[in-house]
Amino acid sequence: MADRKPEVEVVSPKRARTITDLARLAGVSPGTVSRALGGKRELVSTKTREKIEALAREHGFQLNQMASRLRRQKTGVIGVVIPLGHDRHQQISDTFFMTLLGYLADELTNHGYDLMLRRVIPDQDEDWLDRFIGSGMVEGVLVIGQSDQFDRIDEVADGYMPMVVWGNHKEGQRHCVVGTDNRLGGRLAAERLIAAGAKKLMFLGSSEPIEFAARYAGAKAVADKMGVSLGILPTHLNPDEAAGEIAEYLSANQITFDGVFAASDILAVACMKVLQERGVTVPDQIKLVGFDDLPIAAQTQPALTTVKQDIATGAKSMVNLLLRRIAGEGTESLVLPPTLVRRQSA
Amino acid sequence: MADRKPEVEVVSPKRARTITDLARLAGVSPGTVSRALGGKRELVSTKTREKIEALAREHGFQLNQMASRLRRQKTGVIGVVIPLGHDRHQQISDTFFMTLLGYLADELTNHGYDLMLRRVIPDQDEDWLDRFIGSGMVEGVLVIGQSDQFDRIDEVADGYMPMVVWGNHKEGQRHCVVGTDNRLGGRLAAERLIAAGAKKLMFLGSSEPIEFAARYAGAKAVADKMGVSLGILPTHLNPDEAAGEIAEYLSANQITFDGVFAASDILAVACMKVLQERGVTVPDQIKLVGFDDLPIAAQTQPALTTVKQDIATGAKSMVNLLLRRIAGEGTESLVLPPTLVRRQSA
DNA sequence: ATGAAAGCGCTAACAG
DNA sequence: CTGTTAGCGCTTTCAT
Repeated sequence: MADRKPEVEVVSPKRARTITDLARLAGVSPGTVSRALGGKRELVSTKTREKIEALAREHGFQLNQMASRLRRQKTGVIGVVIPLGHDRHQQISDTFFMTLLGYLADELTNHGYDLMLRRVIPDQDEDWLDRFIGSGMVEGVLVIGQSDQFDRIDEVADGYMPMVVWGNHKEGQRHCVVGTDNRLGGRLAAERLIAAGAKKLMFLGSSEPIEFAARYAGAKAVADKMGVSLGILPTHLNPDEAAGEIAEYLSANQITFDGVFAASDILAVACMKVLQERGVTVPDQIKLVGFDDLPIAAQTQPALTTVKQDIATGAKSMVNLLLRRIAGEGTESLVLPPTLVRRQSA
Repeated sequence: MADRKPEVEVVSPKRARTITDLARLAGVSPGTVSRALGGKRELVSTKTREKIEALAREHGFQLNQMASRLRRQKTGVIGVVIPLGHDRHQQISDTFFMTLLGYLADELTNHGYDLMLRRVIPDQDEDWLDRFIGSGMVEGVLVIGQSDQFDRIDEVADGYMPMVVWGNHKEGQRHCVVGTDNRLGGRLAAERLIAAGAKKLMFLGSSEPIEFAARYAGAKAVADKMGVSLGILPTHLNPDEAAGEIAEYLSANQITFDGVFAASDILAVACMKVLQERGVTVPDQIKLVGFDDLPIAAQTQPALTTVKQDIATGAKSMVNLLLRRIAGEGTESLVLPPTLVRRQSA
């Protein structure tokens, strides 16, 4: 590919495909080539090694990873799986998960691992997790989001160590999870709303995913303690549907609340828009708090007060724990504290 | 894993690891097991096949894909690579690319392929593409975004068929690309701004990435023809930095423009916020058009008029073309027409 | 420091 | 229909 001959390009500089090709060219044995190019370069004389390296470059040789990995019983690949439980189309562009994925990719790369991504629809495939694990293609698995598969994941965890899950921690669970303290996050949100003067709160979103349920529960605890009400306005998780549902609700009901805790920033943004369209001002008439602290939170007008999840730290921790588990170490789950980012909407 | 014995869990139902283990249990040869479980199930008597399948389930057996794939010389894996050229931190959460990635994952899954994701920083790794291709791990490669690597990609394409790139099409290029007609998109944006009454336009963003340069060029052509000016307000591509840069510009200069064409929706949203903070109204004082039509575009207040890229179709096309190229077919590039989505900001 | 040989776990002829 | 055999391309003892 590098240098090409002028005319007769028919037989290009023979591209050495296998280590044996290269061995023949160098006049050594395949074993020597393997040693020269692979891990143990010290076991080869500098002279031969340099000759082999030059030849390899010249002939565009590269190790066949498939073969190498089979032989060494290490794939160098971590599987990342996104289960699409409820709202199949939500996660297609779920910004939070995608951002987490980006950080995971960086972190795995830094540790010399490749990332194999798989999106599965559990209802259509009972054994989604086992299949991935048993494929022999991955040394470990990272699960992004428990979706509605908490029990399935827990079962699998009994027989499979090298797995770390992003999600919510539940007392007594058996899988190693990294995630935000959603309950605490819910508390922070409700406290902020109340401190900002709200008396009647509304939780926006679904409380079916376990993370969201915990956020609601945290808010509920505060509301109860403070003698404030907390209703639920159920919506889908993608902004378009949610906006429609919110608008519909507002048309059908009197506005009886003055503080909204949205289960995610995405929902908060949709809510803010619908309110503004109806001339309801934020934060004057209604206080609004989101969850996640995605980049968009800072870009709304007014800027969104929200509960921040530290995605970068989360990703680092997941990879760190996974590598330790691959090495055989048992590890505890990790619950990260969320923080309230106070902007203008509450 | 499925059913567990009550007490003595020490020796669990011997997990058959290899096809040979299973053959021994079934009293047949490894070859028969391979046939029963693999492609040609027809070549095995129903009775033996069912016995083998039952045994496989019972002992939690799964084919070692690494071995199978090595033997068959098919990896069943498509590599997806995101080159991080200029703005290393832009793409970390570039919503457009991540959404495209989501659709690609779906589409590849539908065709039975796994997806291996790799993010590379070309400046740090000259041979990023060759390395991925030559690894023997992937049957084909999808590149998301040309970044500043147009020439590198073009070179590689000469010697490697199964590659499809998302990006901008340039006359005479040699790699197969799928992308939006960015020039046309730029035209649509400028035409809309002018039709909405704008007389002095400003292009917001970087014109360094080739896609953005084309968007600018398209807008410029219209502006020139209509006798309207078109300036450039250079910014980074992530909203936080961009917002700062826009604010800075507005503080240092008189506002001499009445129409803004933002190179992406992300930038448009940031711009809208900065303008609103200064009491400049959109679209009354300044018309604003974005690019991409991300979900957020419908959620701003006022909703964003923007040039839509059809991501779903783009992803489908990329996979379709790639599969044909893997099959040895030569394929042309595909340029998709963008459409103007008219909302309220212009 | 290097070569020879034995597989990693599976599949695909080729026989029967 | 099933067993046998010969590798896929590489790594790793074990000799020398």
